[in-house]
Amino acid sequence: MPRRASLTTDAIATAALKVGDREGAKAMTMRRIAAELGCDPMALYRHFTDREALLDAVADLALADAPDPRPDQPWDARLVAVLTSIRSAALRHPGIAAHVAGRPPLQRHGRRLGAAITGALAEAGLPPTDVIRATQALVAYLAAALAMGVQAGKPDARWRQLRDVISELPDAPPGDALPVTGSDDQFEYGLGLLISGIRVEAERKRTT
Amino acid sequence: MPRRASLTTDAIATAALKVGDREGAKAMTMRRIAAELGCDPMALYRHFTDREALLDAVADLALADAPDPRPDQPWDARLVAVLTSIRSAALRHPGIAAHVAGRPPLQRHGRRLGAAITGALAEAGLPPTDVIRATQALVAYLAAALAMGVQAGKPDARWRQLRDVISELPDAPPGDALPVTGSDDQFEYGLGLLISGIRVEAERKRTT
DNA sequence: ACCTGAACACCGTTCAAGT
DNA sequence: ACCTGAACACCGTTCAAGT
Repeated sequence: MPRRASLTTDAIATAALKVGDREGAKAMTMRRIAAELGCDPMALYRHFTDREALLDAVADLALADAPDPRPDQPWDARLVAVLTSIRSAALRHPGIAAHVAGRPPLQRHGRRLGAAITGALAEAGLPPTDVIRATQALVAYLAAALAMGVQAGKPDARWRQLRDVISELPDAPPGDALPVTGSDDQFEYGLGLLISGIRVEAERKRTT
Repeated sequence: MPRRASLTTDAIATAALKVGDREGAKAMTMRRIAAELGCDPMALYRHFTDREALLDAVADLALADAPDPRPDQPWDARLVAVLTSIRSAALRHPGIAAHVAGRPPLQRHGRRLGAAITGALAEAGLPPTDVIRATQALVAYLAAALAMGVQAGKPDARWRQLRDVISELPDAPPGDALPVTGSDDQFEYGLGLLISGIRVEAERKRTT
């Protein structure tokens, strides 16, 4: 019962996502994905030039259900909305969230969401060059914040240790008030700093 | 001529760094590092519990020559100085720069530099909890900015493609004005946004 | 008690052999 | 012309066997 006809690019990416959800990003090997599909590992190379290309497709698939922000909001609310929606979509696949956010948004949904970001920044009043700079800063922050928060499906123990290290520094707050690395709260704070900085920058450009 | 005596933790990390510089982060395998040292792969497990622990040590070794910022500067200049010095130290090892920045700063030099960051933020006037939030945001941004800029020793071609994608968006500037992903310029812009946001936040806390 | 290296259970990808 | 799977050149780590 070879079902060669059903071996589409999408079917492969879906199977890989399923493996990743179940066993973490490192388990998304060519052999394991092929086993999930019941096909020969080599068959995958007919649809993807190599493993990296396949993993790019998986990342984009996970972004598919990140909605665009509602357009009837001010630019800063739209920015928060789109970055939060990307983060939420990634966190719906905790085993591979860091993987999803760490790849350049070159495919279909990555581009769609990237366009939402640049659109909001343009409306904020940044000149085109700064729109791109700010986009990359936002994407960079999002990627690392996700990587810090989850790893192989569970909060990264090593980043959690960082909390303990910090709590021993001179200026540390009482231990129970320490923010958790990678938490929603933590993510929003950093995003707030960036948006605040963008606001200042846009204002500066507008007045010169 | 077995030189067991010379097989110290430092000697192993140094050898691994050499392999990484020469052949990229993925080449830092237990077997390759052992070959560099002329010892059995299993001997490494006497000094590190597993490969991850060894890679943590390599990252920290690379941070060893990132100097602390001069203390006679205002907090924002100190922040720029310390983050730039970390980035420069990482870029001195282009083959593994992303690896270096992507690990939690739990070891000796990571802690030292982390303390410089929290110190500057405390002086800025942030309350202790926000000091930690802002530290994590800065570290996250730095890590991703480095990962976007270099990969396996050379500028990451995939992130570079992102530039082309952006240049086709509605609000894009003329192609030759596009900032390069991962460039110094690009890094400084995002860092500027964060510091600007921190300044606003500190001001807000001071007046309430 | 310590150290070694053979062996296990995997990888991504090439390529010759089949249809 | 297309597809398959054996084979290559690797991995990290375990563990039995040696000293």
